[in-house]
Amino acid sequence: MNYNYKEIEKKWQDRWYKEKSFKAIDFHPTKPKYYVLYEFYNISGNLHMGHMKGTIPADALARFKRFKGYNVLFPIGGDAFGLPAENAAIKTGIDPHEFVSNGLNNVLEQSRQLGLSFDWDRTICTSDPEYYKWTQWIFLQLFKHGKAYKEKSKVNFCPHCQTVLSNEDSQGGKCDRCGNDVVQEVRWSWFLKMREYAEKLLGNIDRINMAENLKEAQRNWIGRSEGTQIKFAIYNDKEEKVGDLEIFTTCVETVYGITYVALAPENSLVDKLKPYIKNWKDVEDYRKKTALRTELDRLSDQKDKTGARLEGLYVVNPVNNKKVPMFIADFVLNGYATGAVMAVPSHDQRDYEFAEKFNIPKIQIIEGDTSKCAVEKKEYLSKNSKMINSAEFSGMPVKEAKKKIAQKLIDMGVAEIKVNYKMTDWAFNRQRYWGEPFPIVLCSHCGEVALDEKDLPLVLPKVKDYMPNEKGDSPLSKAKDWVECKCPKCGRPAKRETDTMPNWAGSSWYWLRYADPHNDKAIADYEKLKYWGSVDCYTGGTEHITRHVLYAFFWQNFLYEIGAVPTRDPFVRKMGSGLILDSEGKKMSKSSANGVSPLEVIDKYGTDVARMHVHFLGGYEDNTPWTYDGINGITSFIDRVWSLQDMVKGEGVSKEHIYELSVLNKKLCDDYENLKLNTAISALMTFVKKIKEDGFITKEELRQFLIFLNPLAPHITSEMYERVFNAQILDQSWPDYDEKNLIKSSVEIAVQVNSKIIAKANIDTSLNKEEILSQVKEEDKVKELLNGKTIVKEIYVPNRLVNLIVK
RNA sequence: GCUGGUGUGGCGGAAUGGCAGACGCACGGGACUUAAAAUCCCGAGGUGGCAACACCGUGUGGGUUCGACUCCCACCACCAGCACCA
Repeated sequence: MNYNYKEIEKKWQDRWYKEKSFKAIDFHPTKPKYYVLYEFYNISGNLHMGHMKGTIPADALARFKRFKGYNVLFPIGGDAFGLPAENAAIKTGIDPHEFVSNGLNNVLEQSRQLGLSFDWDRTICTSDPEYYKWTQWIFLQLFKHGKAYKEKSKVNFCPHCQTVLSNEDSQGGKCDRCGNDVVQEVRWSWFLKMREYAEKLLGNIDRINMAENLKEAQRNWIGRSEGTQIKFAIYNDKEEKVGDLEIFTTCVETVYGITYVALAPENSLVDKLKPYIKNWKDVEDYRKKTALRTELDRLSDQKDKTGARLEGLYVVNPVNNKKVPMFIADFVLNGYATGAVMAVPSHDQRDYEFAEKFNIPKIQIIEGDTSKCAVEKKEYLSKNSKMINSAEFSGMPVKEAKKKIAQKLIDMGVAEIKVNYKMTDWAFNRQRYWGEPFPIVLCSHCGEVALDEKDLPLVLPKVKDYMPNEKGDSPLSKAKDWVECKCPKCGRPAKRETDTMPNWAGSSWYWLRYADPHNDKAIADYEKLKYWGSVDCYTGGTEHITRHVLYAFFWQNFLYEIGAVPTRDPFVRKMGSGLILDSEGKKMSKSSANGVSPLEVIDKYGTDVARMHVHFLGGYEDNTPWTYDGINGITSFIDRVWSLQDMVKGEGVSKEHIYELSVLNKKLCDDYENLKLNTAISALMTFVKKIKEDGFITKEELRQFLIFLNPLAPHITSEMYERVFNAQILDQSWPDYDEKNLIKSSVEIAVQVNSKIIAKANIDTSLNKEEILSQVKEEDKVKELLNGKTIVKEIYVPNRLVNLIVK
């Protein structure tokens, strides 16, 4: 009888859905909880191979844990705000609400076809008012606790999308969404005080179980650096002190080599010093020129340094009272530290290049050859070179001088130890329609006023025109009836904030909502949050992982601190799935010509085969090229499994198979836990091979085998279980195995003399070392080699090998 | 440039410091068949040899060890992230 996958897979998918087979139970009286999360779907169209790669291991883990007696929460939802819906609206006029509702139904239906064991009753969608009510609520809490503020400042702005972008959204000076150049614009913008959380986020990173490269990317993003902040007095040309310049440095050892200081062109100190600057016209010209350059421009010509001298001003180096000229230069970033640098051309290549261009002298203060380029930190620290030209520190090893010079400056009262971060506050508003409206009213009398919590959700009004206006204001500004309102504080006429929140907002807390998705009193019931706790295993792609996880950490920390959630760590473990690559080794996407849809594979081969094939190609976190090659091997494996029904002989576990069955059990426990589906599949194949060789399988062996295979191939195993045992496989629990059955009664070991294999020996595993050694020494080949020699060492590795070292 | 990761047959890929190449694909041979497909069995890292067997083999070069794909040092290549961060 052939296996009809089309009919049988449909039968089980429908039954699981109808019977709510994978419902997670709040406060289960006996079972411990286990929370498996797959990154919710970005609603844009159909599921693709990446989803197949990401969801199946999570599903297998969820199914495995249920057999192991856990109360498993495995939910899914839609990340619906953002560009796909908004672009479709602009392009085709389709209402984003409709786009999202169709799209979500579509991907949920496709998820069923993948056999995913989600709890469908917990499905959420970020663009539903019942959901974004709570996104708005979280924003209100941030606002009330002083963690959200509106400020006029220079932000990344994409002229094409007409919207503000966070630093994270505009890496490399390109808009993350449309790829066009991003410019710097001064605008009123909302910020969240994420920088304040830098140390806490670093703590989250240390605690989470996640691949090292992903952790490093996050630490790098936060960009913590420790150093010394030094205060330099500023003087005008009449030798009058006119201010102070604070400069952060990680190379305090080089202070004796300072020959100029440079400020970011935008640094507000420059405006304050305007009266003393003799060449204001030049300075102003330079500032205008740099303001026009895009971020990308500024970054692209790192070799060509530009700047302007602030004539009439200088600072005094506190260690030697030397006068040091001041410049502005666009290589100095206004957003980092104090927006100013102390330049030591002899020991920093960037300072060296600027000095060459502007004919500034160089003072070498650490040994080395500085004739052609700077001797930088990496080099002089690794050699622990000696100081020169540095007053009382000359001759001292640089590592020692570093500490002493810092101390001297601190003792002088002009410096302090300081920590800086690259990460900035989170620019949190966008000029887009399809996002969460801010629950904020702008009142000319009271300023920014929060809506009352009872007035949430503030529902996004329906509009016809999805484009920003010519001033770059959000599309919502055109919805006059909605914008005009009364100030909740003073009752005067006021206007709503018309910007919306970024796409990241809804995804920065969604795992919490699954604990209690229909609650209209709180983001989720506190006791339920306590019960479900942190996500035990969180899977998903790696594309936006750095940002997403950092935002998640940030909000969870904040919610924890205001008492809304019981834990500081959202996730115990995060796995980033590798990519499915096309035949050219590029990421497979819908747009790539040879993108293969999972539904196509399912249609041709069946869901169970598709699930196994994708994961037999490689490990979860590895990129794997897609190919149909090899899928026949999986199909024939599934056919062989089906044919096991006709080979049943006997009841309990046979002595012929007890060892193989126990080894398989143990291997699968490890592999499912670690999402190593490729080796799990090979272990299952090896077992079937053995059964085929022996020509029989007992009833109990088949029963256990079906449970073992179920997490990977849920359909065929459910069907066979019902046929052979007249019971439901989902009601079963994972079989136990006895450790003692993991050892065979006899085993072949390698026999080595002087670490070279010279023979194989069958040994009885109950024998001890001495007995085995004497048995081995009786082998002809061994005797021959031992003849006339002395054994100096005997090594025995149980069940593996014997190694005799002779002289 | 910096940081992290990865380098194993024709291919995808396995190996708690202990018999490298499991499992699978593709390949070769055989059985069944009028024939083919399907299925089943056997073979297979490389070089030499009819063979037993010998030698060489996990990016390169060193080291530690009785023993190294695995640990250490240096280098090379590829992938990813960051990149004028003071």
